[in-house]
Amino acid sequence: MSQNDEHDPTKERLLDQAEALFAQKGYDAVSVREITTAARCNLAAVNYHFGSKENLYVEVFRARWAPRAMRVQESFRDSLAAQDEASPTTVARALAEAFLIGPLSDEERYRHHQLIVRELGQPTEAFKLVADEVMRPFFRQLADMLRPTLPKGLDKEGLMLNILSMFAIVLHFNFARAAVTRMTGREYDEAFKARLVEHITEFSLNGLGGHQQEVPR
Amino acid sequence: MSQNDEHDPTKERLLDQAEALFAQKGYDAVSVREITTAARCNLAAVNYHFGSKENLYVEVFRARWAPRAMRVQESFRDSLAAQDEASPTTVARALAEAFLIGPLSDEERYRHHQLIVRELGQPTEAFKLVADEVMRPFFRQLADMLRPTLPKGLDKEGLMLNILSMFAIVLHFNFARAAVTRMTGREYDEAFKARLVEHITEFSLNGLGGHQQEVPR
DNA sequence: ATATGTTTCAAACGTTTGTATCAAACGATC
DNA sequence: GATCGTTTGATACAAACGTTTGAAACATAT
Repeated sequence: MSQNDEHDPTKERLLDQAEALFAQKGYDAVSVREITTAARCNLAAVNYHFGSKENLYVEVFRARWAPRAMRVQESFRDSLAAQDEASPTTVARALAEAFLIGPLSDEERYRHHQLIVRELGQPTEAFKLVADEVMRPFFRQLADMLRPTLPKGLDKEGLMLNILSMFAIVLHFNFARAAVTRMTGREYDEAFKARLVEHITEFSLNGLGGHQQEVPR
Repeated sequence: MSQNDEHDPTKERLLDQAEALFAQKGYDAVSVREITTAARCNLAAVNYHFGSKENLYVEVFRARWAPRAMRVQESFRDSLAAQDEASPTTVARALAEAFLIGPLSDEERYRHHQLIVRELGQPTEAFKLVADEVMRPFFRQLADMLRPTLPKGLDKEGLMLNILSMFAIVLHFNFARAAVTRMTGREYDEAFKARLVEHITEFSLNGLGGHQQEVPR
């Protein structure tokens, strides 16, 4: 058996090309023929390896998206561990850096956020996996980090709303590149991404209570 | 001729049903047959009235989405005019209210944001209309309102980033309802929407420089 | 009533869709 | 080298797709 053989080139190529196409066009705009042509394999390969087009889509999230999300989270924790302590400022900056610069190539970042935003707006079978095994654990970590630094008045729900809002911004600046470029006139080069990290860090502070440290008087 | 007859029921029903379905499922997941069945008319009606499915999609934005966006903007200006002056706080609150409570029904709000977020991530022919005739003029208005209250250090680009970030949050809380409900455990009833308005108002202040007024010491 | 322009309708067009089939090729084990 | 399970390949299939067609139905004006 080649069950343990992790080097099934056809299966891997299918996952790669399927992810790229699903991210770029959305599930329904991509045909099985398009995927198999891009992966340089036979049309029947999708149904042989994954049973159906829909299974392939879910498997893209399990085998590609979720592991990559984990890499981003590790990058976040690493850059945060380099700081003295987890203040709202350092958390916000580490988050922005992980998701805007981080360990991903530009192409990977693009795929990653196209896929997740599509899922957020129109949850499918894959969303259970995303929510339960990626989002919720990470949000819990973030909440635990931030709780000790909370201003007195911020309850659990308020903290979650702040975390969601930070993600909203991070997702938006990765997802809506075309619109952002159109409105700002700036391409997503290194300079602009660095600018965005600064912006997101600053913008997030009030909600997270960080302004009390930033604006002493 | 009935060119001037604005009560073409078939054409209007097609626009209504097409918008609902495009918002719910996305362009490619909706078939012309599905639209015409929902609009209780013949299959050929789409091609007769709009020439093609793609034209119908663009026309949904021109005849439905853009006018609705104008209503939301008016609602924003009205609730802002009721204030003494346009401080970052009042602008942020008026924006959140217009887009989360505002003049739209829940169903309209859902359609509206599903459609625009799909366009933001994957711009089509309709995006030109959205960007040039809706977004840019409104952003310009916002910028003009906020400029007099700017903290000294904030340049034009920084202001645009702050406006984009506010919109990112507003869009997200309308677009990703399923995920937000899953993470917070709260349904989108009136109480929660009021809570979100408070949250968005607070969260946006730092970027807009409002914390200097909110936190005097 | 007749003629005219507009809208609706059922039916069919040629493609493309996701999936199924089955023989050929492959790779490991005996 | 024959035999096995596994993978690939060309081909076929019914269903669904967007669009076209031409006749019927309609409204309006002469």
